[in-house]
Amino acid sequence: MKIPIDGVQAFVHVAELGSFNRAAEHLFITQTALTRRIQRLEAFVGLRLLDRTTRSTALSPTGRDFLPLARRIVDDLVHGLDRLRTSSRLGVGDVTVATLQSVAFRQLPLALRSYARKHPDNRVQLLERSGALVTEAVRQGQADFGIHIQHEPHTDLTEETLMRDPFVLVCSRSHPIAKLKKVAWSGLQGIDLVTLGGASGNRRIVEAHLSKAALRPRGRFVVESTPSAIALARENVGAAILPAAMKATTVATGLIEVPLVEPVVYRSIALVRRKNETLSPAADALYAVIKEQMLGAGTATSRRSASP
Amino acid sequence: MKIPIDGVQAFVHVAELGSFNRAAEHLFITQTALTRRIQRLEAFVGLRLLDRTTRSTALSPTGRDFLPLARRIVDDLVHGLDRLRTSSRLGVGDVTVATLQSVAFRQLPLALRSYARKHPDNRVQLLERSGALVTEAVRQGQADFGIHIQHEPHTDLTEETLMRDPFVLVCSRSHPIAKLKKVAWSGLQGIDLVTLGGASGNRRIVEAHLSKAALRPRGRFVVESTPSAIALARENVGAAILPAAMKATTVATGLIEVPLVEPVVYRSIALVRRKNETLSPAADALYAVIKEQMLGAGTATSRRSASP
DNA sequence: GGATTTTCATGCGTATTGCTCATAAATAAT
DNA sequence: ATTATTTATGAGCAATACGCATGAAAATCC
Repeated sequence: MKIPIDGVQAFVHVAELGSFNRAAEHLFITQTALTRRIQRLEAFVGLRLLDRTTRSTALSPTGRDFLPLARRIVDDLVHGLDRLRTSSRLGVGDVTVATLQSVAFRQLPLALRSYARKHPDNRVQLLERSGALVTEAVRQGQADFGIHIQHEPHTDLTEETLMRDPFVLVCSRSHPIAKLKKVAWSGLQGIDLVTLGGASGNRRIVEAHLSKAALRPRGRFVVESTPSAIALARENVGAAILPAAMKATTVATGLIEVPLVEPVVYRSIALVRRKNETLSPAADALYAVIKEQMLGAGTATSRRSASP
Repeated sequence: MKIPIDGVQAFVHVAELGSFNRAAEHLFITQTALTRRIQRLEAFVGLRLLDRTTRSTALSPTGRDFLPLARRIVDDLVHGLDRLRTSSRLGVGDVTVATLQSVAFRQLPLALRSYARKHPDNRVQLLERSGALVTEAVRQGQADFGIHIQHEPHTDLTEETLMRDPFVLVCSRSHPIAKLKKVAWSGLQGIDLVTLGGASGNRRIVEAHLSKAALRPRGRFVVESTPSAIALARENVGAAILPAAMKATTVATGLIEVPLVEPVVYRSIALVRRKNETLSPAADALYAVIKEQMLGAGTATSRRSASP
């Protein structure tokens, strides 16, 4: 026999209002339906909870005992489920995102601004990691999801590509290459290069592609972060191999970007999360914001730097 | 939309067992039905509570938050309703009965004995009252129900007659009347009588009947309780007018009962309770025991004393 | 490595449940 | 006595929930 939760709810209303008719109104059902619910509940427990004449209604002794518990049950249910519902609609809660440092200071601020506007009460924590450490943070559950450079496929993670970002050569206006429309990797022979090294995902990508093509441009200067690479290029120490997404920064500092071709090497920025695990509402909301914003921006950026 | 309590219950089971199939077994439904319940619940709250692959099932972050509350709700419901159900079957609880002193020491002990056997944990409190005070105790809610002498009908109370009990004359073996098969009220002239007085319902009954018939036997001795009346009769101070139900006691003390006729005056012992109010399970059980036992005994008693 | 097993999901027909409408029954008010 | 108010009941109908058969995906077995 099925649990007559409707009956319990009906019972509470009738007990509080002292009338079937009024309780029925509150529940938006007919008096008939209400009577039936009470009858089902009473049949279930096997005793009368409400003493009702054709004229009035009162609690029976047993009903009086039961009322507090009944009230608690109904409140728990209604409020508990309601909290879930609104949290699902509003995306309430805390989020932790593991991300590449470069994304954290280039693309994320905008996304976080629009997220903060939508969910003023939510907190966001960024874990800035490089290379494979993003993936690890996600896999180990330190972060709800991550933003990293796509590399090998993972069996226990799901990825969604946000943008494909070609590598370009960045150099000062006075650099010999600055005048070229494009430059091939093979044309980098003899040029002083600034490259990203260490745990950087960028390095891994570039090297993987180039070794396949048996091309070996040699970096004279290896730095650990994009800002440092840009600083070196600005001082004309060398030309830097960087993702095109950095354009805004490079242009702002008076540097020139030259597309690198043969082959065009891309890094793919992707959202990564644990497979078969649902995101919390808050995480889901942020995930969606980032995806929407960066898909738009990413496409535009890569188009901008790929077409000329 | 309706509250998916089944879904909540299903959710708890799946969360605890980690498997739809096993949870379905526990709930005695098919796996199909269980899946549907979870789906309904998730649709209701608008988010996934269980992350399930075709191979395994785990809680989602939100589900993990919800589980404790869900568990409490289900437990409250199941246990709460179960307690009511069993209390309805077993009649658990305390009872207070307002009763005439005479019934309290003549008929009730037997009834209470059999009640105590059936419901070892229940407590029973007796309020020994005389006459109209029983009725009052019931009306005011001091007692769950009462046993009193039926008199006037009451609008707010319900009565059920247990036995009709004729009045008899009780006297010692050596008393002149002891040899008679029966005696009329009019034949009591000149005999010293012991009568019940005070607030006693018996007195009210006897006087009401006799004044209608314009008969006026005059009591020389008026006592307040049956035991006293019997004691006086035993010492041959006079003949006592008492209900026939006292027979066992009178016979045991070596007294003679002579039926009083023209008219035969009865007192009716009745169960009395508030109209339109259900008894608690415990009270209901005791009520039933008393009714059954005294109906049997009462009928026998009144037959025994009415037919010869 | 392909077959098998295990586990959750889905389409569809059916049975049950629960609701509404109309109306009855009982009681209080006029 | 009549009317009005309040709960209960009967019948029909619509929505809901269930079960069966089957599908899809993944782990396990041989």
